[in-house]
Amino acid sequence: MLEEYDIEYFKINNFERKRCQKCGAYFWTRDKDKITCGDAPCDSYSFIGNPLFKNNYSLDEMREKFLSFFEKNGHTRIERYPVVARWRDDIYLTIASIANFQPFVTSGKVRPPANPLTISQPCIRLEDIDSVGKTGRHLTTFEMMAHHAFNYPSKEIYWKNETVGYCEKFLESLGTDLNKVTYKEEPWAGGGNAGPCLEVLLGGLELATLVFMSFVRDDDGDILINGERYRKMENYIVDTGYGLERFVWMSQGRSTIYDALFPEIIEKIAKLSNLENHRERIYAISDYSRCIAYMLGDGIVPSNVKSGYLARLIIRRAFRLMDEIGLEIDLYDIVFEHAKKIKEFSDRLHVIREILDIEREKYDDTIKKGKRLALKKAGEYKKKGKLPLNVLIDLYDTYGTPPEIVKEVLREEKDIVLEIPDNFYSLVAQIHAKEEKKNSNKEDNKLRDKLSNLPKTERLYYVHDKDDLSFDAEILEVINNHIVLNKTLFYPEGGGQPADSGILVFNDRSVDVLDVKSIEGVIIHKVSDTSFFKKGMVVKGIVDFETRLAYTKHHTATHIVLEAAKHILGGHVWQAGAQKEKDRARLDISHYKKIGEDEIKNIELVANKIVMSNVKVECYWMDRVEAEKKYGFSLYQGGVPADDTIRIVKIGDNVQACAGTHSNFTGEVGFIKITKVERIQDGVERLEFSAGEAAVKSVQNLEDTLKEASSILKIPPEILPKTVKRFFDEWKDLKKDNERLREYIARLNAKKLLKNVIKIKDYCLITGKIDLPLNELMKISQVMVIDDQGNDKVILILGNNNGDLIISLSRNIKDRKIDASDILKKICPFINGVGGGKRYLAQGRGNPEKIEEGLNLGKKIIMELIG
RNA sequence: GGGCUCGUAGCUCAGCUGGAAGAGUGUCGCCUUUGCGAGGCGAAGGCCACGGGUUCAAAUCCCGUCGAGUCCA
Repeated sequence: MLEEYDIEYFKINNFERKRCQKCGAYFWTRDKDKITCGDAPCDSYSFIGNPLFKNNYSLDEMREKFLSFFEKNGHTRIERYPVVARWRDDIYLTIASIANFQPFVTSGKVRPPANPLTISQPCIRLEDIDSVGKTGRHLTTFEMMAHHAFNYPSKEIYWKNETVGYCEKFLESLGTDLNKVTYKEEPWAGGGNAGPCLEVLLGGLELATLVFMSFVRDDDGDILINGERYRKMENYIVDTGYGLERFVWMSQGRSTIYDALFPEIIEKIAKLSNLENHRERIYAISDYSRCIAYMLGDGIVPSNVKSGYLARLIIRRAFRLMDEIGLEIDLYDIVFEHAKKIKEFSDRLHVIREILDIEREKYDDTIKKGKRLALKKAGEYKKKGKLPLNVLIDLYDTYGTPPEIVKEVLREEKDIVLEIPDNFYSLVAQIHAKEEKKNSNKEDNKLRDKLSNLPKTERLYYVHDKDDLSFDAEILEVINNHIVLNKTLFYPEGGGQPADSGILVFNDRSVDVLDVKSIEGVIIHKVSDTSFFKKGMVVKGIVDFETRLAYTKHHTATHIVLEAAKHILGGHVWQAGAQKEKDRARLDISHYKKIGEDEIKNIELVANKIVMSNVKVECYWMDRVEAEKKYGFSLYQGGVPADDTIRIVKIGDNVQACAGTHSNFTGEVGFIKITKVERIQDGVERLEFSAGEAAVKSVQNLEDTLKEASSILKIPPEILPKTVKRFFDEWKDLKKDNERLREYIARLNAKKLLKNVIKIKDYCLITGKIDLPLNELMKISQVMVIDDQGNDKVILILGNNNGDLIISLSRNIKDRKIDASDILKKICPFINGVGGGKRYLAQGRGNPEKIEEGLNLGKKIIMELIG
C-alpha cells in the first residue's frame, strides 16, 4: 500500500519514511533522529505544562482561527449540522463531519453545498463513555474541524499534496515546530467507504487525521482493509478531521483536556463538592453535560428507543455521578453553562430544563423501585448466601437497576455476597447480540435491474388539471404484471401517501391499477391483467378521483397538523412518521411528555384556523443546497430525498420537502378533527385525525354513540356523565349490598343444613340440595367448612336445581383416601356429568334430575371410605 | 426495530404450581395519654386495566387491545 502514501509533498520537503521501533507502524517525519511514530503509547505526552503552540486559545478562538485560515485558502465556511443525524437511517448521531455528506454527496448523487468547504462539526461518540474523566483525554462530545474537497473524474479540486500542505501551514500558523510533527500511516474505514489516512501527531497527541477517501465496499474488490474488501471509487474525497478540543488542550498544556476546556464548570462543581476526592467524576460530568446540551438543544427527545435512548442513557449517567458525589444542584444548572454559549439554543432553554426535570423524576422513580426490588431479591436469596449473576443482570436489563445501586443497597446486608463481574455490561450486551437481519426485498431488486435502462417517468400528477384525472401515455415496457409508461398521472406510494388506484384503458378493454411504485424515478403500475398490453401501445389512464382527493386532503392536513403541533408544543416537535388513509391520517411526533387534553384541543383549533385562513399551498422545485440554506433541516420531516433538486411544499410558515399531492388552498382540506392520541413509544406521540368529509363523519359517529348511550338511559346527552356516575355508584352500592346478603343467606342455609348432619366417628357428613346458584353454594361451603371451622372434620356435598354439584372438605382431614376430586369423579358417570377439582374442593355439573341421586351416591361412597 | 417486566384498596405491593380478595401505609370512628408523639380496637375503601379463549371453575394459564417501565442496536 506504499504507493498510496508516496506523496510529492513529503519528498519536496525532505521527509523520511520510517518504521516505529516500538509498534512497527510506518510514519513520515522531518526529524532524522525520530525513531517512534509519535502516537501513544510509543510516545508519551510532552506538552503537559509545556504547550507546543505559541499562544493560548479558548474553544471559540481556536475554531475561528481554523475556519478563517481555510476561508483564506479558498474554502467556503459551512454552518454546523445538528448532532442528531436526521438525514441518515444508519446512524443516530453525527459522528464525524463527513457524516453530514453521506451517503448522497459522497456517492456523487448530490452535489456538496460548497467545494471545497470548511466546517466545525460538533460530534457525539458514546463508545468511550466509560473512559471519560478517567483518562484525561476522552470526550463524548467534540468538534471536528474539517476541510473537505470532493473530487470527480471530470474535475479535481485538490488531493493529497495540498491536504498535507494545508495541515503544515495551519500548524505553522500556530507557531508549531514542524520538526516535532509526525504523520503516521493508518488505513481508515467507515460508513461503507475507506481509504489511506495520515494521523497527525504532535507531542504524543493525535491532533488530526487526514483521510483520502477513495474506496467503496465491494465483496469482489481487490483491496483488503480490516478484513473487508473494497474497490477504488470514481470520485475521491478529502476527509480531514482536526480535533478542536485537542488543539485547545495542546495550546494550553493543562494536565487534562477537561481543565483546558471547562475550567469554569469544574470550578462551579468543585465549590459544591470535593475536587480532590471526586476529580474523575467531576471531569466526566463536565463532559456529559455538554453532550446533553447539544442533544437536547438540537431537539432530541429522551425516549426508550433510537437516539432518544442515547440521550436518556447519558442523562442518567450524569444523574448517577452527581448522586455519587452528593452534588445537590439541578443538572440543568450545569447543562446551562454549556447551552448558554450556543446561540441557536437560546429559545430552547426552558424546554431543556423541563425535559431534565422530567428525566430526573423518572430516574428517581426507577432507582427507588430498583432499590426495593434489590432488597426483595436479596431476601429471597438470603438462604443461599449469594445473589446469582442472572438475578443481577435481570435487575438491570428488565428494571434498569444498575449493579452499583444494588451493591449500595446491600452494603448493610452481611448475610449475602454480591459479585459484580468486570465485564458486567458486556455480558448484558451479549444477551442482546442476536440480531435479525432484514432481508431486502428481492422482487424489488429484480425489477430494479430490468428498469435500469428505462428513462425516468414524466410525473403528470404535479401539474394535472383537477377536474379531469385522465391522461394518455405510451407503454414503454411490460414486465410480469407491471406496466411502465412514458408519463403518468398515477401517484406512486411514498411519503406516507398510498398509491393511487384507477384503470388503464385500451380501445374498449380496461384493467384495474392495483399498485403504483417509483423505483429510482421509474414509475411502475401493477395491474390485474397485462395479457393484451404491448410495448408501444398508447393507452388511456384514469385515476380514481374520490380516492386521490381524500389522500390529497389528508396529506395537506398532515402538514397543517404538524405545524399546529409545533406551534403549541414547541420546536422539538419533529415528524417521526406519518401515514395517510382515505378516511383518516396519522402523524407521529416527538414530544417529551403526554400531550394534555387542552393541548390537543389547542392543536386542533390552530389547525382549523390555518384551514380557515385559506392560505395558498405553494409547491415548487428548488435547488437542494439553496433550500437547505434558506429553510434548514426542518425541511426533512418525512425523510431525505436523494436529489439535487427537491420539491418544496410551503404552507404559511411550514416548509417541507415533500413529493406528495396537495390541495391548492388550505380551505379545500375542510374541517380537521383529531380523533385519537396515543403514545406509541416514550417520547413519540401519535395523532390520528380526519379531514374534510371524513372529519364530519367522525364527529357524527361520535354523536351517534352519545345519543345511543343516552337513549338507553332515556336521558338527554348533556346529563350523560352525571347519570352514568350515578348509575355506577348505585351499581357499586348494590354490589356491596348483594355481597352482604349472600353472606347472610349462606349462613341461614348453613344453619338449616346442620340438621342434616350425619356423624360418623369424628367426621361430620353434610349433604343437601339447595335451590341457589353455584356461587351461593360456594359461599355456603366457605362459611361452613373454612370460616366456622371447629374441631369437627367436615365433609360437605351440595347440589342445586341447575345440576351443579360441589364437594368440600375441611382442611383438618388428613386422611388421603378421602379426596373430594376422586369422590366427584366417581359420582359423575351416574349423573351424566363432568367435573373435577382438588383434594379439598371439587366442583361439577350433571343432569339436574339426577342430582338427588348423586348426593345419595356421594353419601354412600364417603360412608364406605370412613366406615 | 428487537428483547424482558409490570397493570390487584388513595399509595407501596403480596397472592399468579387455577378453587372465590390480602398485608403495610394513608383515611375515618372509638379507646388510652396532661399535651405532643405513639399505642389499642374497629370501619370504610376492589369492573384484580380492557376484550376474547381454555376449564366444571380464571386475579392466576393462553391470545389480542390499551397503559406503564426497562435494556440493547
